[in-house]
Amino acid sequence: MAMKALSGSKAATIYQVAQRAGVSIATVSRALRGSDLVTEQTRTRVQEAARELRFTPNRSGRSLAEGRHAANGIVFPDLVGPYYAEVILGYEETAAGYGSSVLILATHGRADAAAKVEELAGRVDGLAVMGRTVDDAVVERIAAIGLPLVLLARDPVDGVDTIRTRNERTAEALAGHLLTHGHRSFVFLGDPAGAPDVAGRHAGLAAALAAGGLDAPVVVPCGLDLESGRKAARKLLKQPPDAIVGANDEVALGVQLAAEQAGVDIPGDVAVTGWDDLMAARFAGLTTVVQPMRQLGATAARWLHERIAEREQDNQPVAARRRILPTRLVVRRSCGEHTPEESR
Amino acid sequence: MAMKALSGSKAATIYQVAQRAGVSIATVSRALRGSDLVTEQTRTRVQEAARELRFTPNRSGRSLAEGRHAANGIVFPDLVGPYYAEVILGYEETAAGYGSSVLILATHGRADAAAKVEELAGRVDGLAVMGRTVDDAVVERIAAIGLPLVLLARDPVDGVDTIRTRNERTAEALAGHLLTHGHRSFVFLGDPAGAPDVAGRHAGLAAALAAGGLDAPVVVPCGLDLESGRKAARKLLKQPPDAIVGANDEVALGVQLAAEQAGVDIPGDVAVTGWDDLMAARFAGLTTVVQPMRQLGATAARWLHERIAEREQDNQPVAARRRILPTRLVVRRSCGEHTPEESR
DNA sequence: GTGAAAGCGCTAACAC
DNA sequence: GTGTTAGCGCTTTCAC
Repeated sequence: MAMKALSGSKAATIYQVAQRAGVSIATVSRALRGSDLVTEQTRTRVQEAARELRFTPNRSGRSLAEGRHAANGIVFPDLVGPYYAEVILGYEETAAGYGSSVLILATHGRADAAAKVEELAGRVDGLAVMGRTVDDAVVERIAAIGLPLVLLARDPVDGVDTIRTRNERTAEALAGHLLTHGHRSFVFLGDPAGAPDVAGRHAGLAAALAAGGLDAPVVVPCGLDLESGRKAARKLLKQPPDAIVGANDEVALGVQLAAEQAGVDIPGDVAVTGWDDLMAARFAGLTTVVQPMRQLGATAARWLHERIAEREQDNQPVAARRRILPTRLVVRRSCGEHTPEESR
Repeated sequence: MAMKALSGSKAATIYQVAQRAGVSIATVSRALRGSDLVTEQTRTRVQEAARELRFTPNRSGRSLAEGRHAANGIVFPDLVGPYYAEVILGYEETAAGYGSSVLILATHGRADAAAKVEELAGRVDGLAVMGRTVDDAVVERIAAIGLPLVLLARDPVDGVDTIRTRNERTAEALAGHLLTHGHRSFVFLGDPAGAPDVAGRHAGLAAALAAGGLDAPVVVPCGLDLESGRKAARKLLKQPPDAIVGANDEVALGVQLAAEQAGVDIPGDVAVTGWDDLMAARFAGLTTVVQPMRQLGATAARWLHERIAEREQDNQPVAARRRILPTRLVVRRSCGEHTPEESR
């Protein structure tokens, strides 16, 4: 009963288990995967041998034989910020529920992003691609090899499923609210050309101002992080507009930091709004927009699962789906004074 | 030159590329992997064929042949909250730099966590395990099969690398600071038995109070999220102690929410502190502790890389490493009034 | 320089 | 019920 001498050794294979249990590898496979083609007695013996040898099936062997990876991937521009964490959470939770592992890839705006994504495509059964990580050509190339794909917070590509959150219309609602405060001059802080979401938010703001007969918002391009927002705001606050509409919460919070430092009062001297409803926004009193980020990730995982099943069963693929998830304005004190019954 | 008819088809294999290029699969492999055993002319022809067929090597085949996955895993209790996002970021970035993909697994406190983790172990070359996700038995089992492993923010296990952040000593410093404010009665909001980090923070606080000749802090067990903190605080604030030391920022922020709702002034009526320095803490004026979370993840990835290399080269393994990363107290207004030159 | 062929660990026909 | 065996797609000797 030489039951030790295992530590440090390489992982056991199915052959070793078979030998130890005195059966064939086929029987081991069957016994361990719950096939009803084995006696309970055999199964017990196999399980015991597997346990003794600390056997875990090598996933590569399995994947190769099964023709699937049992893994999904998700690609981000980067992982900084709480926004993506929520999306990942929803994605992972749902994918795990379907028995799929999750591979993450942050492109960090790197030049080799396309190569990384295509490599990732070779190790998953389905892929979620967020925002501006890779261009349409890459998406099309991956779609062309038949890998199930879903785009998140990104402009649609023909024949590929897309899930977005509502930007334009909620931005209009946000603008409408700012107008009721009497704000008339607007700066949009963010780069509409940099991300589809940002473009939508800017478009909604511009549309609402136009409808109100006002000048178009001044666009000040800006990165999507706190520090970029703060830097951009430093100049801006020397001659502040009535309202600064940040492309996301981090940018808006950056503005708040700059304002505090410069002694500019919010909302007295300038109104500020964001987008995302990060936890920090709540504590900063920032008027912003909530998005169902978790649901975004979860829906992506579910759609991928369906596409993968569809493929495996050689079903006729359903047409590319589009979904726009609802968003909701959250009014706090950064956009202007509210009467008591109005606030919260 | 039938160059299309590819869309929708399954991914191309090395055999198809070989056929198209009129060479053997061995040559394709060599050409594509940059071996210098092929003519430039052959290489060009192969590359062309590969491009036309949109060939990406199947990762399972490759992994099986190479005996490695080119992937690392990371296991979390869950993904809620910005804390983990930062650790993942550091981990992913570093692992990607070493050419490894990253698989994430959130255990969500599920009962089948152990099984999930062991399954994950079968598809990676190395694994980072955070906090209280699985118990020592599982860790030991995985370590026993020789899979490189590193524990993060978790009590050490014999023979396994561990990286933690400093808890005790910084907690003492925090307590010391609270004492200078004149606070004398303390509640620790969190469950020391629930997570190693929490235990350390509690221990540091208790030690400092004991050294100051004060009563031990009252421990009120509490989940680590905002809502748990808020709920626990609702009762607590009816008869507030001088100071509430939250096990992490989310808990402390929950206390702030409850205080605001109950009309309790912070820091006037009660001081509150957290741990982690989330973005929200900054805007909430919460006194807390910064930890190098990104570095935690990055170090884990680097150590794993080293262990994997060590294994591949059959080097003698170096002894299990322990590292404690520094943390730093960040004093804001929630812990008590400060003189101007003292604050910020 | 290139090809043939032997695996890598596993699953799933197919025999018995 | 169980064993035998043929792949899954790739890398890597070993011949030539």
